[in-house]
Amino acid sequence: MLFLGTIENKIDAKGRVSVPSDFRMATKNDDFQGVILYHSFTHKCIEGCTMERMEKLSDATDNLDLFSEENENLNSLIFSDARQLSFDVTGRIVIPADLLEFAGINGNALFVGRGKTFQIWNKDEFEKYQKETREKAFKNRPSLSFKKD
Amino acid sequence: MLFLGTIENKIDAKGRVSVPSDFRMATKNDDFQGVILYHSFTHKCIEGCTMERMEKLSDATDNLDLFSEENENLNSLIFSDARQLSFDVTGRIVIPADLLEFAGINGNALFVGRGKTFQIWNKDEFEKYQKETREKAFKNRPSLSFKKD
DNA sequence: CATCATAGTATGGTATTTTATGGTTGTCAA
DNA sequence: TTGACAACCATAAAATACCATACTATGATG
Repeated sequence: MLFLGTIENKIDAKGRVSVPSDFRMATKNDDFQGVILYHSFTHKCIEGCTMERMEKLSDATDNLDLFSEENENLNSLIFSDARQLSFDVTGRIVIPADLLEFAGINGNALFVGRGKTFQIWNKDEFEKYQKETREKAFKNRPSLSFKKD
Repeated sequence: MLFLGTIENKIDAKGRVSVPSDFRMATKNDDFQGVILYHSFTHKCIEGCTMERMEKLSDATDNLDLFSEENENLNSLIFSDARQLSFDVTGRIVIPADLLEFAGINGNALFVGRGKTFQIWNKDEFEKYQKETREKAFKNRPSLSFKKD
């Protein structure tokens, strides 16, 4: 199953936030009932995925030379930064404060589905980003706009 | 299985609408008993497909590369905008209000088959669109008829 | 041929469950 | 002892399951 859609949920005083029901469903066949969160490397947001995917990623890095620069980067940047957060009985997680700060999130968290992964944004930041992306997508794909001739 | 034909069904006060029986049959071999809806990027209508197709799309664009900007494209826009809606026992779905508004749909929904995907239109909008398309096709007719193969 | 029976479909209304959210208590460790 | 954190309890609103009815097409039967 995939992470689809965009849902905004409140973060309470203790940092608790409900993971959207559909997102939880996307992990229901996994061993680990929770999600993995880490800094995005390309945007001002938090990225997330399933434990299953993390394991796949780990398998992929196994193929690299142990001392290669790439492996060093992956290990230090991804695995050391990733946190596993399990759902409580009502489906909530507590997002670590440094991640919230990095993404500029305070009261509300915007969960954005991206298929195999998802992101958590400050709403204003996301809308800014999305606007840019839309423009880029249309520029790069003129074939989508009206095909005359 | 393909989405074929054009069927008009009523939307009730809660946004519920019967997905045409033939369309439901087109998903009967899938794991997920429902459809994925998202707003069209080219027309004033809702677009839909199966979860299976979404997963294929996800597999095609998923390269496990966390540093790539390449995923900032139309596909990611689709994933963040897509809603998974499962059929109830009588074969209905609830179309989210914002999608209905985007497509200008109020009381009735026109399901239009497009093979691997389908669209949901306001009937008037669709007829307008269809008229324009016919005129365009007629204008371009000479170039069409000279194209061999 | 007219009528009846049947099965699948569309549609409307109500009841139940799930979800998101807030608060309280208990526990362990610094 | 205090502060962090997990487990537990509560509730309103939203989503969904459930039930009932009407309609359609089709086929069987007298």
